[in-house]
Amino acid sequence: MASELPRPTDAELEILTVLWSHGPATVREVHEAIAARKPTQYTTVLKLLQIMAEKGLVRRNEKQRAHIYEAARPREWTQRQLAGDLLQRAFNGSARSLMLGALSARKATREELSELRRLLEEYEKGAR
Amino acid sequence: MASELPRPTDAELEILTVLWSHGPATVREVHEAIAARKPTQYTTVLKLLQIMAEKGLVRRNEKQRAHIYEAARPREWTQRQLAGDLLQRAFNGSARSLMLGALSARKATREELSELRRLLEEYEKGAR
DNA sequence: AGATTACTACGATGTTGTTCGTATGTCAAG
DNA sequence: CTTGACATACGAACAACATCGTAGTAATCT
Repeated sequence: MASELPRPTDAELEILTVLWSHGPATVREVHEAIAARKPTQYTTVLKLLQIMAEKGLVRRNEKQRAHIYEAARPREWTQRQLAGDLLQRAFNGSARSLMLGALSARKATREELSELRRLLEEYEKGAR
Repeated sequence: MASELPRPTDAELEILTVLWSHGPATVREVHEAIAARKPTQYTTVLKLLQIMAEKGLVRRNEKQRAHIYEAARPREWTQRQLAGDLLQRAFNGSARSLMLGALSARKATREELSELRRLLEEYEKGAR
C-alpha cells in the first residue's frame, strides 16, 4: 500500500494550502477561503476535493452529514516532494542552482539571508 | 512585446534541457538525445518543438532545410522563473522553507553544504 | 527520370485538469 | 407532510498535454 501520491496540480495545491492552515474542514469552509481570493463555484471545490480524495491527496471523514476533509500529508512532506521534484526536473539535482534561482527570483532581505545561513550551519553540524 | 512566457510543461522542460546543454539543434538531434532515455517517436519531438515555438519557448531558424531550434531563454532565466513560481505557489514565498525542502529531499553531501554556505556569504556581502 | 530518403505540417486520439450545472438525498422547521 | 436549506454525486464541456500516424515536399542517389 501507501502507493505514490501524484504531484498536486495548481488548483489542488491551493486547496491543500487552505487545509494545511485551517485544519480539517468542510467543503463549505474550503470554498469560503478559496472564493475570498477568486470567484469560484461551490461545486468546483467539491469536485476537486472528491478527485483529490480518489487520488489520496486528502482524506475524507463521512461521519458527519457535511464530510470533513483533511490533507493526507503534512505541508512539509508535500513541500519536500515538490522541491525534490523540481530539483530533479529543472536543476539536475543541484541544490546550489535551486537556491540561486530562489534567491534571484525575488530580492531576499538581509534577515532572510542570515536566516538561511543559520539554517545551513545547523545542517552542517547535524549532518555530521 | 516580450510577452510572458508560459511555464514549460514536463515534456517541454526535457527538450529545453537538451537544447541548453547541446546548443542550437535540429529536430533529429533533439530526438536522438530524448530517445536515448525513453522511447519516443520523432514526430512527437517535432510537434512539441513546433508548439514550443508558437509559445515562444524556443526560436526557430528556417534557413536550412532542417530547421534549427534553440532555447529562447537561457537555462538560468528559466530556472529562476520555475524556482520563483514554486516558491510562490507552494512555499508562500519563504526561501527558507524551499531550501529546507530541497535539502531534505535528498541527503546533501558535506561539500554541497559548505558550497551553499559560501554562496550565501557572498550573497550577504553583495546584497549590501 | 524514378526511387529512396529526410524533412515539415497537421489532423486525430486519449488523457488529465478545471469548471460548472443539474439531479438527488437528508434533515429540520413550519 | 411539505417545503426550504444545505449536502453530495455526477455528467458535460472545454482547454491543455502528449503522442503518433499519415501526407506531402524537398533533396539525393542510382
